[in-house]
Amino acid sequence: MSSLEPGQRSHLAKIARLYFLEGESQAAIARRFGISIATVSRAIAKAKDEKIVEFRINDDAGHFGELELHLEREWNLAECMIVRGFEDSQTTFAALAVALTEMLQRLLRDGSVVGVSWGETLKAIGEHLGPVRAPGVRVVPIIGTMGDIETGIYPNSIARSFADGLSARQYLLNLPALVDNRAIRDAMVEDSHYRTVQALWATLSVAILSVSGLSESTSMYRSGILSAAELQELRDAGGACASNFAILDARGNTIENPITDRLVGLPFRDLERIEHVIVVAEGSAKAPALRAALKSGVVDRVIVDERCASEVETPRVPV
Amino acid sequence: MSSLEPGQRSHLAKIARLYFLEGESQAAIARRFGISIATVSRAIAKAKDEKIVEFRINDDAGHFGELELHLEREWNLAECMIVRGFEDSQTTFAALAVALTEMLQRLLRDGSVVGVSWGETLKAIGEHLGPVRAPGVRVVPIIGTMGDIETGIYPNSIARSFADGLSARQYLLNLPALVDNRAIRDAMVEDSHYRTVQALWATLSVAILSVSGLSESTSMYRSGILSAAELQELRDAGGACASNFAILDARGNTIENPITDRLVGLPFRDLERIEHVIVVAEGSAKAPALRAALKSGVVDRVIVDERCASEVETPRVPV
DNA sequence: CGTGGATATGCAAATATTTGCAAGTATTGT
DNA sequence: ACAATACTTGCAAATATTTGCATATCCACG
Repeated sequence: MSSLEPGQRSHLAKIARLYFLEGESQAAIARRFGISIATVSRAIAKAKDEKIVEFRINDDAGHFGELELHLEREWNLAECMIVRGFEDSQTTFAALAVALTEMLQRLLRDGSVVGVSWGETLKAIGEHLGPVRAPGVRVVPIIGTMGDIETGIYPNSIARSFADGLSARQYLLNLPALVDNRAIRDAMVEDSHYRTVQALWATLSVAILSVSGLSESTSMYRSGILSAAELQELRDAGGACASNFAILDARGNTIENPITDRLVGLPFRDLERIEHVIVVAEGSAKAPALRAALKSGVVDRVIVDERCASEVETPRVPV
Repeated sequence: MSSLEPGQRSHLAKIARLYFLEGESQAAIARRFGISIATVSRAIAKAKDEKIVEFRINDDAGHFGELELHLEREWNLAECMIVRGFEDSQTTFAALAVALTEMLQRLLRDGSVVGVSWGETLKAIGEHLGPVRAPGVRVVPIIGTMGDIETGIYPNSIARSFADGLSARQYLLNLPALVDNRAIRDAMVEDSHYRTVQALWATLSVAILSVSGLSESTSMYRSGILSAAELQELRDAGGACASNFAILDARGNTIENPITDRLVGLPFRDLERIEHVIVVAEGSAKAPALRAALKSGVVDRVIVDERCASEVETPRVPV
């Protein structure tokens, strides 16, 4: 730790002033003082070190720059976007969709393949996705179908709304997400229908996921895919989060569970190979599930509302 | 003037935060957001423009960075150094000498030729000049001698103290500064003594000057070189400043005067060809003279105490 | 709808900055 | 005083940043 002689300090300040405030190049400063460019560079580095020059970011109040950065660092994310939360969840979803649109605009390339999961969050967001200009994008579900009738949260429907928003080509996955037993699943994944989608999954550059807790407010329960008893079983087994039908414990590890063997969808761990794994979540209720998903380490990018974000950062202690 | 959409602002803030506060490279930021490096560079430029990022210099209180910069810009100087003023002029001279030493340390190269003028200020400073490591430096007076006995302000003596301080070789100028009439001067400048020094003057890379007003407190009067009547004559002709025996008016133009034709020294306008022209001045009394010298446009670098500096910047209105 | 100007973007060339290295210079302990 | 060690510096190579240019997009107006 080198301390500074008195004169040194004002000399560094002068160089920093010329560089940062006056916009002079380091070469010009070097000429002016008759020292080398390298010395100027090192002087500026030292001025930063010694806090002789400080930077101030004038973010709008009402933006969440600090918190975003905090979460990015804490969870090793490439990017965290926090949007303002509204009373009405639907409005918040629209705001999240705007953020996701902007993010996809940046991330998508010609020919990118986007995998879309399932759930009420993604359904709502798909409906509000804005147009993105990127040619040749393909959208594919990463979870099988469920239900016999096309409801709003039918995975192919959600993928369609994403494809529409992105002006992309949609690929269908016409196999059920959950079959009766492992044997059936094992047989099914041999079929060319699965093989085709699987090949597409192998080329995914973006995956878009949501998370859910395992209370009875989860879509998986409300749409009748899991029974109350099955949910209880999952919670008993330590389940804290469901994402694309994978069940994670609070540490972010996938846990074995009654549905694992009967599932047709992109395996959770396969997300690791995907360049951009985006999770979207709305509301503080999602925070514990989101935290579990973050702990898994496979999530790159997060788009959440402020309530979810602050709850993730500073969890209320359960009473 | 491009205004910013709401989202734009926080986006720029985020990039600026990553770049300035987190120290991420622009390339890393570009990868993170899926945009090009050029776009990041432009975003940072815009963030500066829009004052989304601001720089703060934590100069010591008691230093004069702002004022230095102000004077540098106002007078188009390469460098202005302001030192703390002390009650005792001699102490202030010592402080000025320290600053000059540091400046010369940076400016001098192997073989540099330094021209030194004359006066009480330079005499005092020469005595306090610190050691400078630069080999092969040569020091030469830029004004002829005066007086018959070696006093402290004898030009060759001043040059000698500079040479000592700089561990430099000293060259003498053994011709009188002021002769009786033009004819004598014209004859003298044909002599090889003058020619030798003149050749050296042509290679000067640094000139060190002081300034003086034309009141009866000037060394030129006190050491008997000019009479009170001659001083009055110079004042009447609009003279505001003497520097190396050149007389300048308040606009910085050299003015014809009774001594011009009888002078043996480096002509004031020849300073224009010298890379570094340094003026040293102490005390608010020197301010008007310094301002005239600055107006001449030949001065590159100024070393003054705070009193002189503030008086130059904000002259008291004469009552 | 189509057109023209203003704006934004990426590529790649031009600049600018940083850094490894070697040589020189203070500092320290003997 | 002397050697060993820690700093500092400038050079030049390696990186990083900026910018000219061509292209693509957006928007206002006919």
